[in-house]
Amino acid sequence: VPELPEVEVTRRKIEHALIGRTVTVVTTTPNSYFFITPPDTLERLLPGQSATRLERLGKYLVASFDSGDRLLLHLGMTGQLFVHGASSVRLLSATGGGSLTPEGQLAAFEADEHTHLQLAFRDGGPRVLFRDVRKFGKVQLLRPGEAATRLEKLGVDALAATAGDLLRATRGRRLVIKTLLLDQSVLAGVGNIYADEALFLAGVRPTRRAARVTRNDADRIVTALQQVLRRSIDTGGASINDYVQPDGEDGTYQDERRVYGRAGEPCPNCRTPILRRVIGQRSSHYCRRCQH
DNA sequence: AGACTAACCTGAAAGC
DNA sequence: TGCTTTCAGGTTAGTC
Repeated sequence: VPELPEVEVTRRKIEHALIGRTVTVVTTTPNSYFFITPPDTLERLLPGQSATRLERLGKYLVASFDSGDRLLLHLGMTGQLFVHGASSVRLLSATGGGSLTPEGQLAAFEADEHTHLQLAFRDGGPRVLFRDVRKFGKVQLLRPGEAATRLEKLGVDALAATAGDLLRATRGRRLVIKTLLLDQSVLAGVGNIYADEALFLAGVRPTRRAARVTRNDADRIVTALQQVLRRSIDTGGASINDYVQPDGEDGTYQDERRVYGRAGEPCPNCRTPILRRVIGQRSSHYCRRCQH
């Protein structure tokens, strides 16, 4: 599932399929929770436009078009962007993972009932597909000059954040540090996996009150956070449930997890069993001996 | 303002 | 085998 690293890997792999290509046909599924901008509006306004850049802001992707329109994409929990036919490595299975065909032959991605947005281009080349089983993802088209409330609420991007940014947000807050890390208006892009991993590396327990985080803690948390985010980008992201890269490859960061999803397993430092408990309605994983 | 809850949706895995 | 329950990495509207 997509947090900052997965969104960044997606951005890098989808960029070439979007920029400089003129949209001709937009195909959608019926209106739903998924569409901030109704599908018929997308079908009406996008054709003829060509993207000039694709940037990532926190967990959002923003495609800018030559018209001045901007297309916001959020992958939610199960969103996947694919370049149709880019891979030929794997066949997209019903669960969203990749797999070889029974014959071991190579097959391209095809749109299915969960593919809510498809862009076809004038050059007749690969289409861009946005698939999302749970429909927690979002698509929004912003006209030129139109304010993007969602983007304006984002805090500093987690990769660019400083210890001071984090420390400032902790002052006078009653909530616990784990919950604060997940607040997109503080550090944009951090999700459950990387929050747990960063807190483990920093030696800070997720249940620590934010107001009790010291300058030194904040330094270690931000350093650890950026270390795990960068490492995950380098390894193609974490393919734990649904996430696959736009070309169908799995990321491998899940193999490097220290604590996330490892309840009961020995701590990599001290062998004490990793604990799991729910914090702010999210599962959290930590070592009670190494994290204080 | 800040903090907490429920809700949005579907499918896989675990439990019985 | 088959039915039921639990769980999932995100965000936001509503409530106190």
